[in-house]
Formats: sequence, structure tokens, C-alpha cells
Amino acid sequence: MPELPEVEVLARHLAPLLRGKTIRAVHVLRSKVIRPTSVKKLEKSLIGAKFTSLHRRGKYLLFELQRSNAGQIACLGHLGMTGRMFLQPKAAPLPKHTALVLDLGRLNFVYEDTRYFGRFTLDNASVEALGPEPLSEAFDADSFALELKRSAQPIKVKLLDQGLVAGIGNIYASEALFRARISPRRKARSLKRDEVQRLHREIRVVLQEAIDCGSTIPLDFAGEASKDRLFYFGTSAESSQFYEERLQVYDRDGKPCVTCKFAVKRIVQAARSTFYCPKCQR
DNA sequence: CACCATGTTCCTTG
DNA sequence: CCAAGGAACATGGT
Repeated sequence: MPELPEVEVLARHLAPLLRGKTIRAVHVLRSKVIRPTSVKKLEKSLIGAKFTSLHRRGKYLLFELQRSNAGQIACLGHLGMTGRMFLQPKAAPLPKHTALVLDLGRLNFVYEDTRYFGRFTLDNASVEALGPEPLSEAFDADSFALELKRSAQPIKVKLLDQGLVAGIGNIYASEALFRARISPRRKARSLKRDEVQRLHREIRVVLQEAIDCGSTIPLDFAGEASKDRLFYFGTSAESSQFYEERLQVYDRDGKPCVTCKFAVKRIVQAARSTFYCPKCQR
């Protein structure tokens, strides 16, 4: 469930559930996801620590914990393509691809990830390379324009660069460009001032709308029912219908453009699918 | 069997 | 040194 809005909704959901809880034990079932941190170091750092806060930065989750004597510590989470994080009763069976479990006493914090592309680590290097938060003042149209001027990549590909602006993924890159009426094939440096301004605005609008949408869904992350409630995840009729209404071009290859009825086109850029309306987006 | 999938990182090439 | 391109990672769905 991994773009900025999904991670934001998850962070808001988990923050109050984790606050004040103390980690009794750490179980690493897939050491790959904690690299470069070692199992020993993670255990030593986390056992006995208490969750104090949880924030999102780009697509990352930043867990802050207080250790009884040793002061504060920060932990970084990332969902990769297929990761989920939730709380469940200690007695509940763990999902097949559970990568890490934090024993919180009565409850377990579970991180499961089918493809194991995600992370749960003490290493925060990747967060420091992130560009501005798109929904904050730090993301301003002028600096955005300057950055785009330095790139010869197609604008769609450039939007996926987390150093340009943090949190946009493959779905919202297509959606923002559609709303801004800009072709994903344009070179980043070729965008005119007003196009950059439209794109800057639509990035913020589409992400904020998605957060608002996700925030209204009754969330149940734990157990079996959790899997398919959110966003693009899930193929249950209820959730996919809910989601499809919000996506205007993504995954609509051959279907009529919601604005002009022309067929939406799928192309491949940097080995990823891009969807756009050739008529509306120039 | 083929191709597709919400992401990042590492290695190579120019 | 830097930007850009492509493969790799791992599993499951269609």
C-alpha cells in the first residue's frame, strides 16, 4: 500500500495504538528487512523501549522510542510494494510472510511483506536523501521549477525521484500529470512556468484528496479482514470500487478518458507503466 | 509458460 | 563527478 497517502493514513492509525507501549521481545523472521542493522543490535536497542511517537516522511514511517536509561531512539519503516504493519492479539496466527514481530505484551506488532522489499531498520540514511514533503511549505513551486530545469528525463520518470519531492509513486505520478494536463513523455526541463505551477498544485491536491479519502474508511488492519480495505490494495468489490472512483487514469488502459472520452493509453517508461490521455495531456 | 504488480538500490554506461 | 538506464530483489495473480 505504499505511496505517501497510504503511509500517512497508516501512520495516523498506528500512532495512538503504539503510544506508550513497551517492546518486550523482538522476533526477526527475515533478517533482510532490517539490514544494515543486525539482529543483535535491533534487539539490544528495542527491547525495553517504549513507543513515544510515529510520523511519516515521504513513504517512510519514523517510529520514535524512549529507552529507560539510554535516551531516545528512532526506527525507520518502509512498506516496499506489498508491506503491511498492524497490531494483533498475541495468540493470533502470524501471516505467511511475516518479516518481523515486536512483542508488546498482550499484542504483537506485526510487519508482514510478501515480497520482502520493505524495511524496518535503525539506519536512517535513506530518509536524509529525500526531497521536500509535498504537502509542506518546503515544497515550493520555484525550487520545484529549478530542479525540473536540470533534468532531461521524462517528467513522469522524474516525479518518481524521491530526491525531487518525497512520496510520489507510480500511481499518483500518472494521476497528478493527468490533472495538470501534461504529457508524461515531456522532458522535465521543457515544462513552461504555468505547467510547473499546475503540476505543483495538482500533486498537492491529489495526495491530499487521497489522504482524506483513506481517512474516512473504517480501518481494520489486523487479522484477515485487514488486507484489502485500503486504497488500491485488495480486489474485494467494496474496496476496489471505492478506489476506482478516485483514480482517473491509472490502470485504465483503453477505457474512455473521464474528461474527453478518448481512449486512455498505457506506455512503459523506465520499466514502469504510465497511463495518460493523449488528447488531454500535451 | 508468459507477463504484470503500489519501490528502492546497486551497477554499468555514457 | 554526475545523470540516466537497466537489472536485481521475491512472491503471487492473471
